[in-house]
Amino acid sequence: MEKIPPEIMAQVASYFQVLSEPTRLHILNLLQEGECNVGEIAQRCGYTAANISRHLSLMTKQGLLERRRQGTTVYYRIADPSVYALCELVCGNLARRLLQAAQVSGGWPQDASPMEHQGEP
Amino acid sequence: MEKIPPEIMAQVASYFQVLSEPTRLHILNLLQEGECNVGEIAQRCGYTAANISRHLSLMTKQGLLERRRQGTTVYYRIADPSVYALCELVCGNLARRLLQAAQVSGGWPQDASPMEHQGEP
DNA sequence: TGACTATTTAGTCAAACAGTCAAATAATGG
DNA sequence: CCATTATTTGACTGTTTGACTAAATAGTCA
Repeated sequence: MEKIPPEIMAQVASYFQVLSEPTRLHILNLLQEGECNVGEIAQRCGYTAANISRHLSLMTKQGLLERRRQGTTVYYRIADPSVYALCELVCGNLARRLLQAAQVSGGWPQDASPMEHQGEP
Repeated sequence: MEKIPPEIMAQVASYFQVLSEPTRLHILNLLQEGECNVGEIAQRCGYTAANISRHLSLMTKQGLLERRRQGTTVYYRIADPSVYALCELVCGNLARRLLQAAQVSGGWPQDASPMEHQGEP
């Protein structure tokens, strides 16, 4: 249907990879309320500032965040709000999947792995 | 705004992680044309069948694909077409970003790292 | 059953990554 | 300039991950 060049594929993969970390998603969630500095994000996430700074740097490099310096502190904010649309889409997929699994199987809301009973009698 | 439980965050991260690999994106792209068996996917991707089988297994476990066995060969197909919406959203983000960078800076279409000259007077 | 094919799994290796602490850098105020 | 505070970066560590080969499993057919 469409031959997609490998560099584009790699770019898209990189973008998704930025979103594939709970800590980074946590940061994005915090920043939904508005811009925030490194120290506070670190404190609220429960990690060291060094660690959070790395995550922020990565997300900025990927175009998700923007930096603003004021005095000695650095504030980060969302650069492209459409990431939230992505997250909601994924949440929707997951919810649909869980619902479906619950209907079919019985109803453990947690720890889904409905892959075993497929075609083995 | 919204306190999101960490397990949900981890689930979403896992979902994104599945999409964070060029090889897996390649597979998804192939499967857009219709279902396909392991060997052919492997051949078309240029990897070993063992490797591709692992990727397919992971994607199936995450709910992106479905399996169908016919004789000794196993066919995989898309379980949830909304992944393509996700990919297109990301492509849109990337394109917008590249355009913007090209306008501001000069116009290398490759190897973007427009992070140096931002706002420090 | 045994040969044959297709897929999956086990075991291994090297590269990438998240996390830490400590040192380096940047901005401000005495 | 020196001290202070906030952020970034360097060096290191344990874990994860994508790839491979080789062995195991599953299904078909003579």
